[in-house]
Amino acid sequence: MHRKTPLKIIGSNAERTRLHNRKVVLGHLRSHGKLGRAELARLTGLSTQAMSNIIAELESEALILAGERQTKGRGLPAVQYTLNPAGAVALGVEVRPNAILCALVNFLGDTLYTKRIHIESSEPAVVLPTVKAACDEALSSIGKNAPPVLGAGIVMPGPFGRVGLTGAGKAELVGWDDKDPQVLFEDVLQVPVRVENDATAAAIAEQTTGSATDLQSFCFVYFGTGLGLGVISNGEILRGAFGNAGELGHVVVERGGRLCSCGNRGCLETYTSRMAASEFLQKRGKSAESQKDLSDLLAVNDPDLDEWICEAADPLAQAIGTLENLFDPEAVILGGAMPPELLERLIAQLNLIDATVSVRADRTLPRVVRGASGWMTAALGAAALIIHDTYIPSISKVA
Amino acid sequence: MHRKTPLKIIGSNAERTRLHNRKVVLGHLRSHGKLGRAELARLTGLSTQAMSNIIAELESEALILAGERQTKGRGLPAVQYTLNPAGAVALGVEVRPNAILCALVNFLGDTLYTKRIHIESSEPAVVLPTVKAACDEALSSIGKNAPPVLGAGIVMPGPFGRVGLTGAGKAELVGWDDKDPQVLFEDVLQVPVRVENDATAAAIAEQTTGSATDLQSFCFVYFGTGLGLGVISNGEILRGAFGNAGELGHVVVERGGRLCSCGNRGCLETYTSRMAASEFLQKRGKSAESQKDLSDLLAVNDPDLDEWICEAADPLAQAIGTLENLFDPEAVILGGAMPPELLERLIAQLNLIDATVSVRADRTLPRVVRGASGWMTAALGAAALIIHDTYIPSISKVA
DNA sequence: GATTTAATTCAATTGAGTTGAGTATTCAAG
DNA sequence: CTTGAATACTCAACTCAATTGAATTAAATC
Repeated sequence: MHRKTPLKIIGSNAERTRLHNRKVVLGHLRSHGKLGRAELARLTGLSTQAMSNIIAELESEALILAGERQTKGRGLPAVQYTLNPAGAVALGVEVRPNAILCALVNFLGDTLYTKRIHIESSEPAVVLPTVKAACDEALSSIGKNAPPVLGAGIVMPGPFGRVGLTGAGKAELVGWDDKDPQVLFEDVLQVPVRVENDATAAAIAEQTTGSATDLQSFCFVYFGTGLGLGVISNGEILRGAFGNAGELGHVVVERGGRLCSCGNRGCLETYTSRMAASEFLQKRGKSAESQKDLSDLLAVNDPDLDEWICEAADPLAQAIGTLENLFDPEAVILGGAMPPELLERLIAQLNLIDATVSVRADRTLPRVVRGASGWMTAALGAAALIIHDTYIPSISKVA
Repeated sequence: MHRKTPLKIIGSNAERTRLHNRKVVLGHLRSHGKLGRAELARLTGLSTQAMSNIIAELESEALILAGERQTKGRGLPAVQYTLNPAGAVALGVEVRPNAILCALVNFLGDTLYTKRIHIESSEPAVVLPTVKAACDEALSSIGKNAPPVLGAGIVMPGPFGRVGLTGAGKAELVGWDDKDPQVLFEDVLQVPVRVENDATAAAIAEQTTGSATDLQSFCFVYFGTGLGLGVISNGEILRGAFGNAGELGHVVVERGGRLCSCGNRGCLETYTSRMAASEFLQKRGKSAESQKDLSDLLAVNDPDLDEWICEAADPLAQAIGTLENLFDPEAVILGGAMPPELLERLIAQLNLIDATVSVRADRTLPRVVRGASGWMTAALGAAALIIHDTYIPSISKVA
């Protein structure tokens, strides 16, 4: 993740062109659902003959399925192709200080399997074999003749590298400082591995299977231990120079405000996060450590929780305004390890700033929507990342 | 600019591969200065034979120049190739409500010509012919056998489209609402045209010729009429869904703070911007409408200006913290239509937040640096955009 | 039923990169 | 000073994945 090495800009050749075009086709099939060869050719700017060849190859690998011919006006009806859900699978793993969450998804990003495993230590020597075993179990759960495994996405708590922002503390893992997790996991799992932070993974999940399916640009506000942000801008993941972009929790919303564990004052996280909620409720003598606790309080319309929501909404609304002005997204999505109903209430309570570039006359989407939530969000997102990679070429986009 | 149409993801073929590879080669030559064929082949992952062909083509078009053979240990010394400064030129135009600024740069982005033209009206009917005439004059200024014109970059005040944020008011142009400037300018100028906002253009200029030459990710804070932000992340321009990303001026830094023309309270722009400075000084009975005025006050160490700088530094520092946490850039650059010395003083005065992901043990660059400044910044940046486009493929990057 | 429209395939061609052999030039070792 | 290793580069043949143009199939329209 630490991108010390300047990114390599490489040339293309026939082989890379072929891989690129495969991804382009899969990407279009994903976003359109079903398409015929001729239409795909038009969309991609390739010849129908080239498309025929690409389709034939993808079909022979069972990544896509031929459907019915579909009549659309005159001419020979086009054979409709769709992605084959069972064409491939991807693993997703979230590594936390005290648990490993493992997920398996199909080629569409749909969940096939999930599991939570408690760990006593978060050192590599413990984590790596545990993850390996979990992945093996996940794969064996879908039977003998399993489809190809595209890879494994790993979510680890950021920020990556030694930065001034280690106060967040709790979430840190021990013994990973000088290691490159990508290499370690690839070694153990023997499949391509990608490491990302939780918020980014969740954002990708949202784009693959959630409410951002047809969004090219959005911000995903992720409620984890702290508060993260995943940004997709014009289809590209925003990572920053060192993979630490999106540290929304420590954006200052109130100068000289509440003291944060990072040493600073007024961080958004101290107002709007799971931690903030449980601290608030603790002062009222209520425990809200787990997501379940929050759900329960919510179910009984707990007045203290309601009060917290009201208090948390304002700083969040301000931060959302900042996101809108800085990223100009199509929408801001709220999700993560929070009960969905709580997110809904929080959204309902938002008093959004009406002077941002996102206040447009031609808006169709709401400015803030609720996304996927729950404990597995990040792990499923990690798997979605792998799926995403097979759809999204690192390529030529044109207006 | 308004990207209503979902971006098209297209396939590749031999022709596009060739164009891509040309750009890749030019890009490497730009960032390394001089390189031999073999080394270029290694950098790009192409065969030396392919590289020879590409180099031959670029040389025949006079975009690159063969230099001396350079000895590096054993073996045949490699012929070193460099970009030919005189190989091509690009136009840059900034359209303001009352003036048009026109610039011409060479293939390296160096300034060849600049001119400021006053206009009475900012309607298309006035602007377009004026721009055309200005460009013609710029081109004729460099003599008869001019190198090929790569295109024209146009900077127009944002935000684009009808958004809630029109309070900024002043800077708006009239009569452009329902028009597509890109098409209009292309029609008149008969060269490829790109339209961007001032901050983004300035950021690109910084990367092409300024202090960000070897940065892949940075934020450029642009002092224009208001306060803009250009973001380059891993070599890509961040535009947002509708081309309005980077509206830094209206990020709220103080809840319930000063009333802004946008109707909101506490916008950064009301504290830290040219407008804010001149309002502050006006209250002290001093005029600081122009950049010259500010320079003069600065020269005499005006205590009121110093006071403003102190007052402006805090909100800016907070905003920079936000940028660091959200974008994780290698550095934040301050530039634009402000006297360079004033920017220096402002930077010196910054009390940066020390809990952001940008506080790294291994930092080499300062967190905030001064970039290009002056009135022509945006126009030169617009031209740099065109140069940039010939170097940066919309392509395959790999770690 | 004849004609137009559109999807698709077949066969030949093309464009750009790759491969492998061979040449030139420099450094280093004997 | 000769010889051999290392490196840059070229030549010629080849390969891959695209394009082009003609032919085929099936539906909609006249």
